[in-house]
Amino acid sequence: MAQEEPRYQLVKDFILSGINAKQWKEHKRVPSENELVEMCKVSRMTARRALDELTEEGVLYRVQGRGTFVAPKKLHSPLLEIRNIAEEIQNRGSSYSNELILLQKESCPVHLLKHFSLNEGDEVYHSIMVHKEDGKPIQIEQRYVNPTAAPEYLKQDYKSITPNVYLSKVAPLTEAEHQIQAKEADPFMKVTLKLQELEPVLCIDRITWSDTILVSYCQLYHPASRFSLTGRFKTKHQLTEL
Amino acid sequence: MAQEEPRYQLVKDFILSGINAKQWKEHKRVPSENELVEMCKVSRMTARRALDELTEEGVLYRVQGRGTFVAPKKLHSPLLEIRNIAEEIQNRGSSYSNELILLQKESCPVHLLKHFSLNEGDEVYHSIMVHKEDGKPIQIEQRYVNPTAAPEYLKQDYKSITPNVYLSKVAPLTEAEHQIQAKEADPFMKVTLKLQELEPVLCIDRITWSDTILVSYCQLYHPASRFSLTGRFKTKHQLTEL
DNA sequence: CATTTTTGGTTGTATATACAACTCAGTTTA
DNA sequence: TAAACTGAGTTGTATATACAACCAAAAATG
Repeated sequence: MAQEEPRYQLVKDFILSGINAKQWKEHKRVPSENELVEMCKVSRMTARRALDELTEEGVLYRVQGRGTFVAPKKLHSPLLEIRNIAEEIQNRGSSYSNELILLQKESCPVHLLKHFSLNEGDEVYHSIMVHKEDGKPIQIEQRYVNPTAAPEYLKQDYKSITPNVYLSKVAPLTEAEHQIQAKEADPFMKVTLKLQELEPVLCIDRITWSDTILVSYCQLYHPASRFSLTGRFKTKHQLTEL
Repeated sequence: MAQEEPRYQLVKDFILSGINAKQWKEHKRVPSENELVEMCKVSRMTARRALDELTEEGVLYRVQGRGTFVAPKKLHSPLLEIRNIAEEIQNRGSSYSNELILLQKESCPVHLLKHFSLNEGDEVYHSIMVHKEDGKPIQIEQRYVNPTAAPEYLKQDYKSITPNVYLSKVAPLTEAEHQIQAKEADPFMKVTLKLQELEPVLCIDRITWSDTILVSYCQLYHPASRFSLTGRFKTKHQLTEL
């Protein structure tokens, strides 16, 4: 028969299945090394190896003397973190507000049919809003949302919750794709973002998935004079394919 | 006295110092677990833990039955890899060329003095070049280089080697910082990149270090209509600070 | 001389045991 | 009642031992 998995892998699978079954939620203590010895009939070092690897992978965190706990999930991109814009603005001591310009169901634009795996005539949800800091517009967000992933999208009060936050709840992000471009501002952007003459916009196109379901396609427009993306990286040794 | 380091860490330090001293170059076999047992007076499991961790960190790679080898270095940034533009263009079947517009020593611009830790009147190397694909301009590269890090920068033949490749050799990158912005094109950019009327540019500001030495500050300008940055990310469990 | 077998060395997995350092709840003492 | 102590449980480090699986060079065989 097929080659057996190592026993430490079976312990990892046991822990992961418990987490996936919501048996242990974020920050909950998972069974100790000694408990795993009993439960999985392995040695402590084998149990420990499993917990060590899950820790290395970011699934768990360990505190000497206290236990091993489930780590919270976080989408990790140093440069393009998908953040809660309202929280971000509040965190820098400013006040956040937004202006909802459009929120409706409509036929899926042709250029997005393939993305959403839809046929012509099928519908998606479409929203346009402007995010403001201290009353000043800083970002236009245009978004198409897959009705399958978020059926109640149109019914939310976006004065009290941003689309990102809502979507994170109903269709938690597992994957994202970004494209960054510079673009000429069109008249709508010029007026809405109060751009200067000839000022371009920095555009971020973002597609997000929840498991295998494409959740949303959004475009974020920022005034070029007042917005930039920054990131910092360090060398990392890396194993090449042999 | 100060708390002792764990013995597996001493083994790691031993391996790392050998690599840094060029005793073991890329793909060279480092001492086996049993050799480390003798050399470091530790148990095989302690030696193994050290090698396992260095492998996890990308410093080494291991092949069952063969040995443990030094992994090649690679700067890792999913979205903003610092690549060899000439090679990249060649790899997509096009021909690469460049036009050197400026290459000289000059007083460090005031806004960069702090970056380079220089005083007013000190000098840096300054170069401006246009990178072309099949004869068509696709990128303007303006760069200021720290003479300490690359004393021979001005003496290279940039027809046969790009500044990036040269700098990688003499001052290997260990850290980079990026800033991405959209900008209005100035007349020089319009002409050099053959931009359309009102077409903006995507600007990437990049500062790079080699160990603690700031090596170069460069700005890359791309035509907005013909250039974008893309990236794709997946969810990763991650340990939060406690 | 080519092929097969053997040997020595490597990493991978697993168990047992021991002690150190840490945490926290319960008990004892002042 | 607060502080100190204790005990039980946790993770962290370390060693020893054993066998499995793999690799490559040397030796044996046809």
